[in-house]
Amino acid sequence: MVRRVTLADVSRAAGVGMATVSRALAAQDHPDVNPATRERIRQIAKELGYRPSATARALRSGGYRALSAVVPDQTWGWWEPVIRGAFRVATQEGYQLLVHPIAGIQGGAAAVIEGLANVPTEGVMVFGSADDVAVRDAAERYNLPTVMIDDFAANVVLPTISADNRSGARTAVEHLISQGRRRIAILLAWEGSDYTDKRLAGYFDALDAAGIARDERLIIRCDDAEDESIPTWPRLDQVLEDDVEFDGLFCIADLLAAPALRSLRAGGRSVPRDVSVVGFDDERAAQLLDPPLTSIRQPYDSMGERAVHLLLRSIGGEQIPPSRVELPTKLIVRASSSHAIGERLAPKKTKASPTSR
Amino acid sequence: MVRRVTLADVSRAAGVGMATVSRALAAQDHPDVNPATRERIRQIAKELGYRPSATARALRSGGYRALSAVVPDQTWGWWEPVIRGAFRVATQEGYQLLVHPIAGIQGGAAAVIEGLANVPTEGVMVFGSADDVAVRDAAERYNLPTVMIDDFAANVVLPTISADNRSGARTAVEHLISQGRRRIAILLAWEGSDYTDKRLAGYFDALDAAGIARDERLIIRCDDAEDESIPTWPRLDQVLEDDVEFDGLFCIADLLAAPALRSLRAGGRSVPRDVSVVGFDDERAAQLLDPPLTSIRQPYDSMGERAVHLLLRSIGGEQIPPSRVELPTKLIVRASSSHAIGERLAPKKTKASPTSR
DNA sequence: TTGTATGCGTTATCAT
DNA sequence: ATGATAACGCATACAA
Repeated sequence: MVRRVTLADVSRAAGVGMATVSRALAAQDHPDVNPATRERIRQIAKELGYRPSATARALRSGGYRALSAVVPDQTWGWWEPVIRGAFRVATQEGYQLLVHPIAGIQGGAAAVIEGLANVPTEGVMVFGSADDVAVRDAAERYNLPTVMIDDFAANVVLPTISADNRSGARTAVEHLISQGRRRIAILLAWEGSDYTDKRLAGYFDALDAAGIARDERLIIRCDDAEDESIPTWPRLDQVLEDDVEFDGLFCIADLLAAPALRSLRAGGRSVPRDVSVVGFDDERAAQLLDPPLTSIRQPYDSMGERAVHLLLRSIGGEQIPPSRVELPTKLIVRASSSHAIGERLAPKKTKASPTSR
Repeated sequence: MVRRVTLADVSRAAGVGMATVSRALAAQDHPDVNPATRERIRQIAKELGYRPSATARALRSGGYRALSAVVPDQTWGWWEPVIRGAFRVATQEGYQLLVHPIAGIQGGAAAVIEGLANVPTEGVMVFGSADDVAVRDAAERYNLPTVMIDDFAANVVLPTISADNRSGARTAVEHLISQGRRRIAILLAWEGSDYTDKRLAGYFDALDAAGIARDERLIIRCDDAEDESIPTWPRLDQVLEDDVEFDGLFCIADLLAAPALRSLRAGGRSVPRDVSVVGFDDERAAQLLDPPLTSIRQPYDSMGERAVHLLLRSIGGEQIPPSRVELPTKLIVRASSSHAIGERLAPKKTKASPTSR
């Protein structure tokens, strides 16, 4: 309620017309105003603590171009590079990009969208939501063009952008095979979500194509994948203890790989010598692990770009059918899967004596 | 440019007055409208693809309450929990919180603030910026209340929130001392930034208080701290090779700890048996490391909360002097520094080595 | 170069 | 229960 000082106030104080004030205060120097007056007016405006009303300005100049992104608060990090890509394109198209964290809002993404009714935004991209339908309903209430990014829902009711999880997983496993691995385990979590299904399917694709028999014992489930502080995966520990033989491990998410690496080390397996490990997502932590984790990088940038483009088309009046756009992933090879890199990284590992070389 | 359908359009199509339409479309069911008409109007509005103009709505109903956060794109992650805290308070106070990534914008934070002139926002918090002065100037141009969060600048020109880096560092080192460590090294980077200075000072504080002599050889500098893919820290490797004796390591950022742990392992040192390691920041990756990293958690939540409160006071017209508010940190003990935890984590390490070697 | 007046799309106040 | 109309704060077309 402190938005008191208006153009009119300044105009009165300066003893000039509103138009002059408006011109004097314009962002890029307006030609039709006496430099002296401009300075004087700016001075007065400043003294008065005048702040332009972005609202009025936007209203007057035909809406103010902004897009919204609703981001989750569970797994932080992965959506950040997507925002970056989206941001770039949006800026380029003359749009602002507003980011709205869900951050424990009752009702999740849908509720945030309801709140968007009072935010001047023309379209919204929703990250990693499961309640697709609720989101769509909320968006429809306000005729708000909406795009989903990486939602878990098995069947889409809105245009959805995601990585090509199936072929990405296939690439990961094929990489393991190319390293001479034949007994390849998979570490699973979040079953029922679309991406888990797809990544599991990709795993099978690769095995089948290589003529490697599937083995139920090598499908390992993480019990409490939400607990990021878990030291090791009990099921994996069990497999190691039972001496079920395997020489490759595909973790369907980088997040699962950290405890897995600890399990392997605790179980006396050296990575990558005894077991090659590949993750999925290539999140920031991947290269911080020891050894640095080979992973499948999601096309974060393009996901953001595509989302914005789709949104803009939708804003432009085009009807975008609900379908899943799957963008290609990329294999990032690091030491956890590659002997060559692995050796180079830890040359002194077996020596265990400080004074080598 | 598709904002064609307005209240007037709907009113015309429905053959009723604008006021009725407005009432029918109101968020919480307006009492003064016939339920039948309401339904009819809503139907028509939907068919027409009517979307209320948040701008006009905000203009009419006296500004729309929003705060902005300008976040960096370099180090992703750390600001996220701060946003969460800020978001909670903002929501509670009836404010929207808009997040604006810098994401490669020419001119950095200051430029983003310039762009904010067209965004209906009442105050802005800027994360981790170095160009304090530019930010202040930009903010002043628009009389935009501004708060900095964790800026690097050595002297503040705006109210600034940060963690108490000095006492946090002291706590970290005291923890090492409490573990029986006496020869404690520090791993440094970004010298000249305020937080590095403070953390180094805290390190000295702890040593001095414990009567441990400072040793130049134990002050280790990371050369290219920006390169997150670096396998190990060359300077640290050198120290290890030279057999400079130390049994504790304080990394002034978690980020530095990952390569450090690899250096130690490559150098044949066991963590925490031979060397106890503590980081700073407690970012997500900390507990993914092997061993999980003891760290100093910044009070992210409260930082966000304080920022919002400060901003609201400033918006309320109060004059907030430029000063640094330092919030207390918290020691999070994990396996990298504690024998007890370390043992518990890797019980089989020495026992079961079926295939390796 | 400056001033006056109009309208952007809503909601609120008054009539009806 | 509904309709007409006046603001909200600004930018501009037009007049001076």
